Amino acid sequence: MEIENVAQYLKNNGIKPSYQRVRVFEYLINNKNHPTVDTVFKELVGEIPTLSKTTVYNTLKLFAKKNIIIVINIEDNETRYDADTSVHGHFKCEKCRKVYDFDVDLSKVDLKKISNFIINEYHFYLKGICEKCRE
Amino acid sequence: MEIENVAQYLKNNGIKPSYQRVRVFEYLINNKNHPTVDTVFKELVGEIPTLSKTTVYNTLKLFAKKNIIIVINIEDNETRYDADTSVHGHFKCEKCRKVYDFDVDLSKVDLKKISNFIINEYHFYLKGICEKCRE
DNA sequence: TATCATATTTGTAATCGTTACAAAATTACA
DNA sequence: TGTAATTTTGTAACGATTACAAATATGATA
Ligand SMILES: [Mn+2]
Ligand SMILES: [Mn+2]
Ligand SMILES: [Zn+2]
Ligand SMILES: [Zn+2]
Repeated sequence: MEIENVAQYLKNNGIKPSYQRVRVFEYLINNKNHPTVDTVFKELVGEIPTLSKTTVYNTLKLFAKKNIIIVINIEDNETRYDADTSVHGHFKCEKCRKVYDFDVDLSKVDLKKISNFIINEYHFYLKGICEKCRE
Repeated sequence: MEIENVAQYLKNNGIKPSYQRVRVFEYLINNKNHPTVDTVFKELVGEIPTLSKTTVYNTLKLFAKKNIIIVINIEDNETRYDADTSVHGHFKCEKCRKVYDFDVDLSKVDLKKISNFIINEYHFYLKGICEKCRE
């Protein structure tokens, strides 16, 4: 998905595009590294010295509620965020800690057993060692 | 998987079968409800009044390290545990909070893009509304 | 522009799940 | 039985997140 005007995109999703919100969202679409709150804060506070970590928390929570970002829980002690809301898989390398994206076609997965359930979110992730860390 | 003798099963996996460890593991195989640390503790402390929550933390961490249980991270604020170590899917109901098991055949999923990665763990979970909560 | 109401941001304190640690209890073995 | 090693326990510390209220910014109105 291409987002040309971030402020307009936020407005279209019922979010008032404050300066901080625009900057946080821009960070997410320009850095597809599935950052944590702390990563977003540390990266932005250099350019926005008055930025508060609470604002980053509030902003990401708002984005998630409005469904313009995805919350990724792979480790129990690190919540990551992703502006790519399409259904896709994640691979977390246990060595370099990097989280990779990969396409996954879940249409082939048999969900007959829960066919009467309403599915709102799909999450598919793997853990292991990435190509680079195998040597 | 059927486990007849829990103490022996723990031994076979390199775990000394202390009373507390046996009771925690028995709880997990008798209650396939994907409990949190707190749930396990609250359920067992009634029968084992001297039980410490730290012991539950230590025990579950040990079990996970020895690969006889799976750690489930669906919400960022609740870590759950599962004695069923087979590859299977989880569905969390956003209304009643229950976590359901379902069979999932991941052999049909195309993982070509990460074919050079070493995969150690598969996690597939969905969120939504369960059959009962739909009314 | 000045005024006022509303929304957002900020900094600090509180909360809560988890971990660190050392003492107490238990177990294994000589 | 005595002794060392292991496990359990209780408390303190830690760290990520949330609650909260003051400060700031925004937007409408006169
Ligand atoms: Mn992603
Ligand atoms: Mn399960
Ligand atoms: Zn790696
Ligand atoms: Zn339900």
